[in-house]
Amino acid sequence: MRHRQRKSDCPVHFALDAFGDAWTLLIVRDLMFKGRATYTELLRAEEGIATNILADRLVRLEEDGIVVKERYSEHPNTSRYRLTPKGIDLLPIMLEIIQWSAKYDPRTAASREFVTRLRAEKARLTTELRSALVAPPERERPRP
Amino acid sequence: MRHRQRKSDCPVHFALDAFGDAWTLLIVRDLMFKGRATYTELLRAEEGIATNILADRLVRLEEDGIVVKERYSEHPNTSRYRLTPKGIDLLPIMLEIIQWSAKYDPRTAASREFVTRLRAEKARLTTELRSALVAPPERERPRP
DNA sequence: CTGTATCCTTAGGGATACTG
DNA sequence: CAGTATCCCTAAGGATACAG
Repeated sequence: MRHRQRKSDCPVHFALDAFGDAWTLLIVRDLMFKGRATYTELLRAEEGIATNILADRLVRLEEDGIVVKERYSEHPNTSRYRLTPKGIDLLPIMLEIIQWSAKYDPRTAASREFVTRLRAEKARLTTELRSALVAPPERERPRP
Repeated sequence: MRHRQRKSDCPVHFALDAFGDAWTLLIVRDLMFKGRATYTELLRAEEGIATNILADRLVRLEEDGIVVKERYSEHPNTSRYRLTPKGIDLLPIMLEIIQWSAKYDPRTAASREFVTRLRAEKARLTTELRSALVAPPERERPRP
């Protein structure tokens, strides 16, 4: 499943080529905010992604350099996916998206407190989340 | 062509429901940055949008309250589309997207100067563009 | 657990013709 | 000019079964 060829050099178009579909940003969201890292964890997205779609998007994300796939040395059958710096740089976009939705979606689940913090100290929060993402707390062995 | 039903209350999902496809943000881009307002002007997007897709997305954008359709009183056959406040609030998202692409796309057409200005004075630029959008310069009659 | 493989259905989208 | 209406094809995506 190869990338369609670029139709313009517009930066908006470039971005949409990377994540302008219904699922990619939801995967990024789960990696970024929900601490999900393995295939099975990502499968649990509340929106119900299909196995083939998840596999396909993970390949694309890796090809695009937004995600890297790492193997646990101790658990040869378990991989984990992690955002690269390029992926982490999607954070400001995500934050703006969340703010926009919080403003216009009456049903949004973004907590008032989170959005208020966002608005007030976006820069600091970005740095904070960024470092948390770069060096995530080492996790115990995956639960069976 | 009705909206698929919401699968979650996640703000990211809400946003993707509004513009998580290949074309919607390109239309917003043309309304926002390129001064395009009529159907025919929007058809000239460099990426080559089809007439049926453009018509469909404009309906959706209007349903979602992101765009309003106005008729020229003098030119009964010509409409113009304009961003609503909700649509204008997409500006910060667009700016972050442009910055991200400018950083990672070697072919991007975003000018260095524009991106540098963005980075340095995003807040001021946002206000400036915003007011330019709310009260756009009144234009001459559309060219034949 | 981490995916592949298949099957099948629908939605997205290109091309083109046509209408008020 | 501003769209509709078709036609037709491909990609996207759901469901489920299977494999290393």
